[in-house]
Amino acid sequence: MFSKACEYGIRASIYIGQQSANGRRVGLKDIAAEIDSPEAFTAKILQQLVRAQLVASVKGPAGGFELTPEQLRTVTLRQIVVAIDGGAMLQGCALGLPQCSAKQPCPMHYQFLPIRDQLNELLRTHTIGELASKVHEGLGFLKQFS
Amino acid sequence: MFSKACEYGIRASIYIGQQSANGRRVGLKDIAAEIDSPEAFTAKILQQLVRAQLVASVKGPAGGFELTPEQLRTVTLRQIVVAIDGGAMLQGCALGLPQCSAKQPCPMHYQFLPIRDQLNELLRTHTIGELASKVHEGLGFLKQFS
DNA sequence: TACATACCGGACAAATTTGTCCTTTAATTT
DNA sequence: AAATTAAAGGACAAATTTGTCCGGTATGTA
Repeated sequence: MFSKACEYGIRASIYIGQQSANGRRVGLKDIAAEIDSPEAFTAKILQQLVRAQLVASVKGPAGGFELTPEQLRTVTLRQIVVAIDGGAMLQGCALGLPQCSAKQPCPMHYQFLPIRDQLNELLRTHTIGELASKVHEGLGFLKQFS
Repeated sequence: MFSKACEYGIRASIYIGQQSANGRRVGLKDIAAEIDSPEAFTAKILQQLVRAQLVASVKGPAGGFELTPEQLRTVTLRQIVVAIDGGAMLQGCALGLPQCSAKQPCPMHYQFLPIRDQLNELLRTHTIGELASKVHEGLGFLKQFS
């Protein structure tokens, strides 16, 4: 569905959000450990998100990553996905036709449309803050433990 | 959504199906031209589908690829997708958790479930033969032309 | 000011996906 | 049987994704 980078990006954002809701800023090492992702690679992805202003960062001692209250409230899953994977998978043709549309639809065009629409809606209507509180309440997990 | 290989595989299968419904066996060159895909790469993908017995092939002069009446009737989009991309994208967790389930769900687990179910159902309930006739009737296209 | 901390950025490396080329194998035709 | 046709298969190459490493830069502290 999403790229590895995107999966890490989403999980990281949610974890940062969860900690930010508690006033805690988190470092890269902590994040990678908590979401079970490769540290250096996660750093690259966070850089992208910071540049896209979906996540905030502070350098130096006691620095790290955080979500501002505004970001917690407004940043959606969709923005994270688009920042990392681009919009192709949320718009493109399932069969890869470059100009697939009602004008010249691929044979699955009208069948895939509602599913893609739902996916877009799903990503658009869920904020990082909302998902973070779900994790905080123990209703969702960002890594598995046995 | 799907890999390039899978997109080519689906388009190729549908084109072969459309021609087979008319009793025509088609060669690789013809297929690649009609679905606008790289010839040699398409060959590899068709080999996979032939091995998985989702497409039939005949060597030698007047040989080529075809779908048997049985294949036209029974092979589903889902079988093509699984043969090429594997089942991961049709089952795995959207956030990449290896053991995501109701036991320890990712924060999006229950939101993604219905969408994934619909996607599975969509792929499961559409046969290549059905899609081929759609193309045959001009209701769907496998490549774009202006 | 010096030092320690932690993100930033670029270069590099490994793995996977995408794509090509060429030889072999099977089938048909002459 | 020989030649021709077309898929099968293996090796290789390019591109992309995934992942690592390290010096630079900003920030806080002593």
